[in-house]
This record gives sequence, structure tokens and C-alpha cells, in this order.
Amino acid sequence: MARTVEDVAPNDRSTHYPAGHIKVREALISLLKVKDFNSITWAEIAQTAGVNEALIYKYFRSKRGLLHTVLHEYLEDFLEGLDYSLKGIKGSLNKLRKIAWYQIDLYNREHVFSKILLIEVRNNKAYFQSKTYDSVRRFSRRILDIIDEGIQNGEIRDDIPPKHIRQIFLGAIEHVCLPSVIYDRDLAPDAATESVCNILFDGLRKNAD
Amino acid sequence: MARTVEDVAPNDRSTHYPAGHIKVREALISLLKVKDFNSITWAEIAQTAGVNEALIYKYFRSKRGLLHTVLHEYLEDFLEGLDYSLKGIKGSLNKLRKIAWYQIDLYNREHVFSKILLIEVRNNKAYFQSKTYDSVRRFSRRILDIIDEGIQNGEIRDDIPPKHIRQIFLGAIEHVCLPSVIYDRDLAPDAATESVCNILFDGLRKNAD
Amino acid sequence: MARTVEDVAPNDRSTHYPAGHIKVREALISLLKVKDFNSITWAEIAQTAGVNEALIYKYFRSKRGLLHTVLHEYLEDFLEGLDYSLKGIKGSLNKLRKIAWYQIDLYNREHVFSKILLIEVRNNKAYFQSKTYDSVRRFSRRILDIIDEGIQNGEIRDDIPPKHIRQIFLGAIEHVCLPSVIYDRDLAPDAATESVCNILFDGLRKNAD
Amino acid sequence: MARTVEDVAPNDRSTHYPAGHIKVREALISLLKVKDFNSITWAEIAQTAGVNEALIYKYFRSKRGLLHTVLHEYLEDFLEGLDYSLKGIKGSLNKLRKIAWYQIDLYNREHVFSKILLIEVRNNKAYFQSKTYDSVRRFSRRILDIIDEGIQNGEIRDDIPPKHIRQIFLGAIEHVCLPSVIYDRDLAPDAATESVCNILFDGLRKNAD
DNA sequence: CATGAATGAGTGTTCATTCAT
DNA sequence: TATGAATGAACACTCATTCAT
Repeated sequence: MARTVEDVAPNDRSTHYPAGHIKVREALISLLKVKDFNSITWAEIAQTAGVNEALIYKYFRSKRGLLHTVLHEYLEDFLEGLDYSLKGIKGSLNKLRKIAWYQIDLYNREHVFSKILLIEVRNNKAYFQSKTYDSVRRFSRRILDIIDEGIQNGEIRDDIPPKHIRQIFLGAIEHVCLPSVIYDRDLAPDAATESVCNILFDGLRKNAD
Repeated sequence: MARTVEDVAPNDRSTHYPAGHIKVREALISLLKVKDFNSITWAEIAQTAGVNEALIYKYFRSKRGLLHTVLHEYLEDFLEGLDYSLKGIKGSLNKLRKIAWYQIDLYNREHVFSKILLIEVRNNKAYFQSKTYDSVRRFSRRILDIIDEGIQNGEIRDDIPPKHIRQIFLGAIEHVCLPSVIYDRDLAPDAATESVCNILFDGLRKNAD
Repeated sequence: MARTVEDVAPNDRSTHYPAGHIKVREALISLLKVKDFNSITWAEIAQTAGVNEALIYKYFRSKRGLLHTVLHEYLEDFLEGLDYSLKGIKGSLNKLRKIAWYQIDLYNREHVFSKILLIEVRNNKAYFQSKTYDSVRRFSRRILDIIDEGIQNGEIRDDIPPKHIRQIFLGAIEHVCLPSVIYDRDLAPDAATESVCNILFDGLRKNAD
Repeated sequence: MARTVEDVAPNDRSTHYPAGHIKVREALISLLKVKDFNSITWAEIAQTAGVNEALIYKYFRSKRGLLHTVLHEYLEDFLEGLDYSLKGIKGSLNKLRKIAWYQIDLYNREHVFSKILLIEVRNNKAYFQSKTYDSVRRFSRRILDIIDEGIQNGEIRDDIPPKHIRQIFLGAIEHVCLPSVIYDRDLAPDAATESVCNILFDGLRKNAD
């Protein structure tokens, strides 16, 4: 429902949830667009959702629990869409470029979630035990696989540890997107992707030197 | 109050304030280094400062009031130091380079304040009526003056509105510093200044094309 | 329902109840061994029993209702066992001695129930309308009958009101058991029974003086 | 104010406390006479005391904190009175007899506190870190000193460890008082003291055998 | 200048209970 | 017989703020 990617791939997950569950999640999302997580109260969420406070607690064990559920679902949607749009792409660097575009585009379209993901959540140690972090790890793992694959087939140089490459890649994307996310400014995903990839890929290619 | 800029010397502003006033401000600063503003409580500040809660309230009408007082003072110190270190520099671009370095260095040294300034405070509309914003405006005005001066003496091209130039200049600095500030990473001020100025100044010079 | 007292055999009462009913009661019992009644919640009971919360509510109108149902059943078991083990005993004092032993032994084996019975439940006026209290009354009545019988056949002096005798008898037992029950200490039933009976029976016998 | 002992010895401790502090303590005490601690709520205490809920929290950090403050003060009063009434008594056994009487009399007069002390509080592990427990320990220590003194001057046999003696002494008192405390029955302090001391002291005397 | 006492309005969370299916 | 969804009212605890002194 909250599908955001260009080319479909359905998920009907939402239909399995009771009405209250959905309404609460939607309420949180709409509130996050207006104010930051910490200043959103149980009462506000309940009122916005039109349900009882206790119900929220029953579905999501705590306020952070609710946040992470929403975040997790959002990330899972992202990952599904990413998988789907990676189909048919050949070459590790091409895949990475697609990923870069995909992520930048997401950051650009979803400032609210991105802000939470980029700032709010990282300071909380509970984050690293959350489902949210599981999704992030899956995403991270996927990138590493692609890099490994590129190294194996000779597309990417093998003298830099794959994890470093990943870190630089993700760091570059983040670096480019952070200001627009934080200051709610628009960003041209195509141009930004170009910038990131042009700079990095030359240095990554096997015959780079 | 106006510090004698000639001979540096730490400002004596503080001596005009009652003991409690100073202790409270110092308490907030030390707390900000440990936890974020929203989760700092009146009681904590009072306890850290060793004064009565009611006293804080008497001096600073609200928590945000206290924050802005501290921020304002901090910015004023920054501006004073900037004025001082701008002395004897000739050329608008040279001055701008100095400003860039000075600001980047500050962001780099003071993550706590920078984070508040860069993120926390801007979302609050009260900010734009605050003394903090006055300081920011003064700083902003100063840059505009330098740009105007550069245009007038032919150092800077005159076909771009000065305010645009200022916006790009400050945006570039911010852009470079934001990730380090947010993720508490170190940044090399010299290199960062070079990056910013190299990219911008070529495009700004009158005979640029 | 009325158990065939001849051949002991565990009561079949349970089979008349639906599965959920039994599971709930068992859940409460197992929880009572771990924590005190007031801090046990509906949800906990339901989860432990593996049934829906609403179901518990349907069977037992309130938490206290459930408690009393369990207590009642427990006491009925006690009474049945007592009846059975009283068979074949001749003499009122001998019967009373048996009762003393039986009750002390129970207190000693079942601290959880005993504590509830001895402390928790008595402060609640609803107790006196409960099925639990019915059982207690039946037990109490049975003792009175034995005392009456003893007076009639000349075994017990007739110058003390039978109800006083009963009160003293039960009070003595309680007095002896209370500390062990409350502080979860072990008690030797044989010795305790001796103490109680030695002291009381000399004073009770017709030719006592 | 809450002085309870026969012969004075003043404590004006209460006058040092603000009105709210006193009112809250008194409110808790009066509520404890009606219902058990767990079912007393913040709101009830506040309402009974006629003060704001937050004030209670400010003075006593938690509900248990409040309970222990009250209990502690009550015990300190007891200890003060005990010290005072022990003056001029010669002989260890005479002192112990006085202590027995004093404690039994207290249990008898203050069922509410006694019940809490004897039952409620011991199940809570926090109790052993509380000020309440400090007082209990002081009392306990005092008894040990008297026993030691008795052993040294030959009044008490030296073949039983003093700590055992203390344990038996306190256990006997507790055993005698527990039922009356729990069932809110009256107890004759003089007779109870006689019972306890008659039984124990014969066995304790040096030339006992 | 500084403080202790006091408060109103929330905070997230938990509970026993009800109802439609 | 059994359940999932939903709720009202309360829970202990916290907060920024005010006032008399």
C-alpha cells in the first residue's frame, strides 16, 4: 500500500493486520511528518488513530517498539523493491549504481523516515537489537555480496577490503543526502547518483591505477 | 561589555552576572556534552549547578530561553574571535577563506553546540525570534558585506546576486561539516577549507569564465 | 461428583469441566507458588493456561472469583481426605487428634494455599459470602459435632461451651502453624500435634481436675 | 508526637519537617490502618494528605521509600523509648525481660506497623538495604550486647552461641505475638512476657542444668 | 540574590473487563 | 466453547513552573 517504488511487486502484508494496528501505524507516520519522535505522546498517537491508548501498547510493546515496527516495515518495503529492481542488471558496478540511485531516491522522497533513520535512531543502543537494525543489516549484507561478486569476477580491485569499500560507498551516499534530508531540501537523485558513482567507481575498478 | 578587540584577552562578560547565573549556564553546557537537550531537566540543571530550581527559572524564563542564552553567548564569542582574526586580512576571497576555516574549525571542535545549532534549533520557530538568531544574522550580514566589498572592488563577479553567493558559501561549509558533526567524527579543518574554497572560488572570481 | 470414599481414588470432578476451565485453575495454582495473588494478572493467567483472557472472565466472574473457586476445590479435597482418614477412629479426642494432625500436615505441605487462607482471604469481607467460606464452615461444623459427641458420651467435660472448645482447638493449631507458614519454615507435624493435644486434652477431659 | 512509651523522653524530630512531609506520613499511616500497603495508591495518599502527588514523590522517592521512611521513624521512636526505659535496670536477664515486655507491648498496641514489619516488608529484598532494616539491625545488635554482657558476668550460660540465644529469644516473642497481630486480637503483654521469659530464662541461666 | 514548598498537567504503561464473532 | 479486538480507568512517577519568604 505504501508502495513507493516505480515498478510494482505487491505486498499485501497490511491486510493481515487488524484495523487498529494499521490506524496506529498510520497515525505515527503522519505525526512524524509534523514533529519529532520524542515529543510525540501516546495520547496523541491514540487520538490521531482514533483508538484507545491501551490498544497501542498491546500491539507494540512500547513507543520505541512502535517506531521500530514502522521503521522495519518501511525498510522491508524498500528492500523488496530494491531486490525487484535489481533483477536483470548485469555487472557489480551497475548493480551498485542502481542501489545508489535507489537509496538516494528514497532518501529524497521520504525525508521523515530518513531523518529518523539517519539521526534519531542511531543514538539509541536498543536500536542495534531492533528489527529495524536487522533490516539494515540485510541491506548491508546484500551490498557486500555484490562487492564480493565484483571482486571475484575481476570487475572490482581486490586490494581493498570489501567491508571498507562498502563503508565508503554507503558513507558517500549518506554524505550526499544528509543535508537535504535534514534541511528538507530537494535533491536531484540522478545527478547525485552520478556524483557518487563517478567519484568512487573510477577508484574501484580493477584496472583503475 | 564590548571586549577590547585589540588584545585578545578572555571576555569579562561573566563578571557582570550573579554567581548563580554563571553556574547555571555552565551546568547546562556540561550536561549538553553528555545528553541531548530534550532529556535534560530543570532539576538536573539545578542540581548540577548547585542552585535552586526557582532561581534558574527567574534568570531564564524557559528551558529554551536558557538554551538560547547559552547559544547566543557562545556565538558572540565566536563572532568576537572571528572579527579579531579577520584583522589585517586583505581581499574579500581571503577573508571568506578565513571565515570558512574559522567556522569549520569551530564545528570540528564543538560538536555539541554545532549539533544543536545545525539541527535542534532550526525546527523551532521561536528560534527566529531568539537572540541566537540575532547573532546568526549578524554573522550572516558580515559575510554579505564582504561579498559586496568583493563585488565592488572587482574581485568577485557581479552577475550573481550576493545573497545567492552567501547561501552557496554557507551551504557548502555546512554540507562538509554536517556528517562529522552528526556522527561525531573528526574532520581536518585545513583540508575541508581547501575543498570548499577551491571549488567555490574559481567559480566566483570575476575573470572566472 | 460425590467421590466413592471407599476406595480412595483421585476425584473425577475435573472431567466435568471444559478443558479451558481446568487449565485456568491449574495456571493460577502454579502462579501462586511463585508470586502473591495481588501481583498475578489476568494476562499472566491466560498466558500460563494457554487460553484467551476473555475465556477466564467467562468462567470466573472476577479474579477473586477464580481464587475462591480454586480455594474451594482445594478445601473440598481436604475435607474429603479428612472424612476418609477419620473412618474407623473411635473416641472424640482421638478424632480431634487426627484432625489436628491432618490440618497441621496440610499447613506444612501447602504453604501457598495456607498463607492465602490464613492471611489474604480473611481481610476481604466478600470472603464470608464465598464458597471458600462454605467449606470452612462445613469443616468447622464437623469439629463441633465431634465435640458434642464427646460431651454426650462423657469423654469431654460439659462445663465449657462447645463453641469455645472448638475456638480454642482451632486457635491452638493455627497458632502453632502460623509462623512456619508465614516464614516458609518447615514444621514437624507429629511433634506439633503432640504439643497441641497434650496441652489441650488434659484440660478437656471430664475427669480433668 | 507519635510517642507511645509510658515514660516520655522527647523527640521533636517532626518539627523540622515541612507541613507537607508530615501530612503525607500521617496520611499513609491512617490509610495503612484501613487497607494493605499494595492497594494504597499515590492518589489516595495525596488526597488524604491534602497535598499534590508530586510533592510526595519529591520528599520520598517512591512508594516503598515513603513506607520505609515511616517505618524507620517508627522504629527509631521505639528504640529511643527502649533505651530510655532500660535505664537503671541491672542484670542481663532483667534487661531482656524488659525488652520482651517492651516489644510485645508494642506489637500489641501497633498492629498496623507490626503487620507490615512482620509480613509485608520481609518478602521484599529491597528491605535489607532500607533504613528500616538499619533500625532493626541496631535493635538486634543491642540485644546481642546484653547477652554478651550476661555471659561475661556469669549470668547466662556460655555454651550456647550468643547469636543462637538472640534468635531463640526474638523468635519466641514473634511466635507469641504473630497471631494477635495478624488477626487483630488483643494480647496481654504482661502474661505473654511471663510465658516467654519463664520458658527461656530457666534454660539460659548458668546454673541451669 | 536566593530558596524551600507546593502544584497542575502530563508521561508511558498496565489493568480488568466487554463485546462481536 | 473459545477468541481477537477494543476500551476506560487507573497506575506510579516526572515535569516545568509559581509563590511566599
